[in-house]
Amino acid sequence: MPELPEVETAKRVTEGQIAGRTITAVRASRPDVIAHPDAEEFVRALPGRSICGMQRRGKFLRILLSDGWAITLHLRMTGCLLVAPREREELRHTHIVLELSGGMELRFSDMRRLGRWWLTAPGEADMSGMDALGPEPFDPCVTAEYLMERFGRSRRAVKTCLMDQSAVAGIGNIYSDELLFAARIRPDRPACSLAPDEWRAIAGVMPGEMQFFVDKSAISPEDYLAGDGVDYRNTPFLRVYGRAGQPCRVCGGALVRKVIGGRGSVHCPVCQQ
DNA sequence: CCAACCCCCTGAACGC
DNA sequence: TGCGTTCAGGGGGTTG
Repeated sequence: MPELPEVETAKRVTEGQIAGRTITAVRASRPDVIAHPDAEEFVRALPGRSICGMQRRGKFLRILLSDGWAITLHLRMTGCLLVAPREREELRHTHIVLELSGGMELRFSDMRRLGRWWLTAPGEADMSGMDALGPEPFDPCVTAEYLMERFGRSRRAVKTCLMDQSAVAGIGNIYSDELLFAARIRPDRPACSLAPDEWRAIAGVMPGEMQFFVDKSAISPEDYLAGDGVDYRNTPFLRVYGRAGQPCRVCGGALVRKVIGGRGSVHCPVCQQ
């Protein structure tokens, strides 16, 4: 379940290995993974184009190509990018492969096939939704005032608000729990019940927490490949997510699991008010 | 405007 | 052993 930190790591690892290379051929064995255009045209349009660089916005990735073309993709739950030598065996559930100059391949595997790719021609409007995202968590415009303006009158759970990609981009089920633990606020609190200093706590911890997890998930391209593109994830560093029933790292009390907005959520009933 | 549901999809965990 | 059920959840969608 990659969120901003994991997607950023995938971007950094991948970009260094594909920038400057040319796409020589494309294999797409699962046409439904390609959201736009149809798979036939996708496969036909790419060979011969070179890769200029990569961008991340929220949980989306964009591969910038020569002549103004671009690939936008979303890993969703189980999607994974891997740059591998041609002779290395493919992971199971590999659906798209870009063969690159220099003997490497950019491979996309996705067990649950929820991930999607979009190809846009020069001047063509974005269809992925990436351009409609709210600011990054590191953006100085994400202040307590911004969050209050956006959610201060909402009865939705504050956790649900933090996962709203149109408000702040890149926070999902894991890091919304982590942020609210750091801010000492219960994730099921209605957003309209938060006091200004509580919004300040959330806005205050957001950039530092997200940067902490970006730094913790950093990995070398060699280790990333050796771990099949999944082993770098932040599991050992998480303070609440996935730790229901285990002791809170601050107070030692048992962490509690609760479904909030349909998402499994974990918090400390003592530390978080 | 929003909560609650559906859908996509596979595999791990679990009950019988 | 093996089969069926439930759960995991990002994001888009529909319904009430």
